[in-house]
Amino acid sequence: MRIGELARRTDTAPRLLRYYETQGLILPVREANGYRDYDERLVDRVLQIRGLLDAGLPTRIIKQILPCLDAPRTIHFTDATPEMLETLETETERMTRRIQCLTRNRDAIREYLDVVKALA
Amino acid sequence: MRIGELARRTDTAPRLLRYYETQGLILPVREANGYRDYDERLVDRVLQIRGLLDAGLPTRIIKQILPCLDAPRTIHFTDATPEMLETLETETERMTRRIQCLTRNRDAIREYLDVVKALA
DNA sequence: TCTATCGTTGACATCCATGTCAAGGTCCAG
DNA sequence: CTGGACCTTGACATGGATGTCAACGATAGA
Repeated sequence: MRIGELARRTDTAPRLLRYYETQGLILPVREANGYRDYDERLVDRVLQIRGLLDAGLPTRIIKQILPCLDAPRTIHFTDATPEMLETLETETERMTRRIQCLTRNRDAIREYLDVVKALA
Repeated sequence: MRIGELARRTDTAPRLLRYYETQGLILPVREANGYRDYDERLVDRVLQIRGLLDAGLPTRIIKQILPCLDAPRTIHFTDATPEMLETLETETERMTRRIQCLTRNRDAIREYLDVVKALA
């Protein structure tokens, strides 16, 4: 599909799809006329990227995370350098902390809202 | 305590503590000489702020979240306008989505790492 | 008292994700 | 073949969190 369709389906500005490409997050193939041609599976990938960006991860990290996601069974050993694995370990820990922080605060807000509602 | 100590204890640059203040996230009192004087409880608050920032929330939202956190029982009705409650509802939903996204991806990375380790 | 350390404000710079716009090429419907 | 919708690249702008620096005042220890 072309960039416009992907943009609609992922609710993401074409500008950003091109940006993600420069950051090495997605790599569309080109049509004969130079237009980008996106694989169907990139829809999910883009949504994943957006989710991670929204959760506070920088593209630099997302780029390292993605390869080990689209490989459910097909592990890419190519990139599995020790430093890389180290980075992933560190990153999962950060993500766990983020999850805890978000959960704690969300629950507190929920409780607050429930109390306020109960008094309404 | 003064800004330096708080900075050390929260691992946060003094510059940022002043920035958070301009954003209305913390409100230290002043000593006679103009130095900021931070309450002990601000240590936790700053850590909370940092966690939320790291999780992708903007200071604008954090500012609205904080009041209903330090009020376990003491609900602040002052700010509890309908729009405000609406914002909080929306925000908890976003946080839930963020949590799901982070959890899903973290688990996928974990699985990947486990497989790689098992083959090592 | 001198000096090092810490505090203050304010300005300017930087990084990153994003918006916007210009100048031009492609493609299709009328 | 023309007009409009879509694509290309590239440049420039913006907003938010953060770094850095300058000029100055406060504090405390030798």
